[in-house]
Amino acid sequence: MDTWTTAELVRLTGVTARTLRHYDAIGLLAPADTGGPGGQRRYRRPQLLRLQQILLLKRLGLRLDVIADILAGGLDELAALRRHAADLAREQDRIARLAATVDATIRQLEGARAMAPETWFDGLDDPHRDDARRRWGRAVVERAYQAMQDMTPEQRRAVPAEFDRIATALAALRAEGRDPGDPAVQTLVADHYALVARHWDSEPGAAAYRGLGALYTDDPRFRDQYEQRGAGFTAYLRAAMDAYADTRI
Amino acid sequence: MDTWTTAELVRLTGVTARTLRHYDAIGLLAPADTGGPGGQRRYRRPQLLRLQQILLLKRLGLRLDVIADILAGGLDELAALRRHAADLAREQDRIARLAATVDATIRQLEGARAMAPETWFDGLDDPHRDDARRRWGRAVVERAYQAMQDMTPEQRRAVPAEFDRIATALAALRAEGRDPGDPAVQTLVADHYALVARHWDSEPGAAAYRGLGALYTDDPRFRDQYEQRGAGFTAYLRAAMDAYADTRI
DNA sequence: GTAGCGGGTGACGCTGCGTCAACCGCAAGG
DNA sequence: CCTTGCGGTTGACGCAGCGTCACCCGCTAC
Repeated sequence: MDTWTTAELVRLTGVTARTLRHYDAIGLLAPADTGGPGGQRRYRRPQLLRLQQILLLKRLGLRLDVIADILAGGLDELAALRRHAADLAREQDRIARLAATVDATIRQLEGARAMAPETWFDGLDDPHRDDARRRWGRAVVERAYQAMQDMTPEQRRAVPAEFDRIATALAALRAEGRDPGDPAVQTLVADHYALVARHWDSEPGAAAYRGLGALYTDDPRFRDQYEQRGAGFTAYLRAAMDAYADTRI
Repeated sequence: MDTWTTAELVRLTGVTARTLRHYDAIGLLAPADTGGPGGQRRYRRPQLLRLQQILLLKRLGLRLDVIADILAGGLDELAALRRHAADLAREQDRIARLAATVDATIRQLEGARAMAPETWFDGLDDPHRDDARRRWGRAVVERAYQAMQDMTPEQRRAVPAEFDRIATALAALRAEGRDPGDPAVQTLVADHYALVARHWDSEPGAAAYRGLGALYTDDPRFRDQYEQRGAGFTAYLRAAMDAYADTRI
């Protein structure tokens, strides 16, 4: 006789008894009858065939409700599979981008770990100040450098940490392909602006903030630091700062 | 004052109020206090910073409990990210394999659909016959094509079904790792030979049958059809036909 | 009589919130 | 003074696909 109990189907197909009961509960696969001793489920050939189809489609990653629709004839199998393939492609893409971002973050953390706080401002010495002063004007440069020189050792440890946080977050957004003008980016730039403002002797205006962006790209001490977060990161940062200066200051 | 209410944090960070309440509920991010009017949550700078860290890690796809562990200092961020990257790689792999299986299934279904009798021989037009003729000799090609052109509509429906049965069985044997010269394989090839012979104007000789195998591999109309049964199936089929031609004809 | 097998039916748990539902505090307008 | 509306509060259910108890039943073998 081709009738099987739950346990026999388990042995035949490898699914668990719980799964079979679940399929019954959601109406995906009802047994032929439940007339066995103690209300046991009994499956027959049509149910076995249906189960095999279900397992086939499930192996492809289709959802149970979709499978039910297909088996009910309400959905074209080929069309459903094509849609599923498209979903998978999107998911693949999403994960690839995620993985790239994670990898970038890992590289940054490795870089940041090599980046001891006290080395952060070592480069800010006189020759560059002269050089910088010629390029963007005395006032901006003096204020920026002076503020940094005036920091206490505590600040020299705390401020880079905050810089680091902002830069790391920015690099992540950049890796995602966000525009420098993107709201999420601009929020971080706002943090940066606030951080800078706290250490300048007065609130920097738009021009001064833009000047700082220029300083970052032109001074190798800054630039080399930022470029560790990815080639072109400095330019990206500058663009974001310019956008902030344009729209928010 | 740098205290923010729920709505302000929503505007600042883009998360929903529900999410903030959820984070509070699971102990991931508690507000500084809930002393506002009506027990409103109030967040301060440390909470904002923590939230930004949370969002950063969440964008990387880390789970909330892992993020909590990292922020609590119980887990090294870099190590967690490395493990996460490995997870992502595995997931990527899994989805890639799934997508490949889905694509293969789609091709099979399309094949079955394209195997609708009337489309089976649509490609056999003159340009290809000329091309084929040059490659394997006039007589073989003319006979093969002529036989196909001469079929009645009934045959155009019945013959592909038999072709399909043979090809399916062959693919199964190939999947089992059987050699093209294996007796079981050769039995099926004999069926194929008989089927072909029934529709040629005379019994094809060994050379003609080998020529048909070459036709299968060289003509994309056939090849694409057969490759739907697995990459390399056409070559397998040809090898089996060659073996048959060598030993049985 | 009892132990054991092979089943049965609830019901909770997992993840990360979305989405009601029902209620509260406060300010402005009629 | 009452209403309206905003912005919040705390539950509680729902989502996918079962795994995993907990507890019960019927039949068979010893």
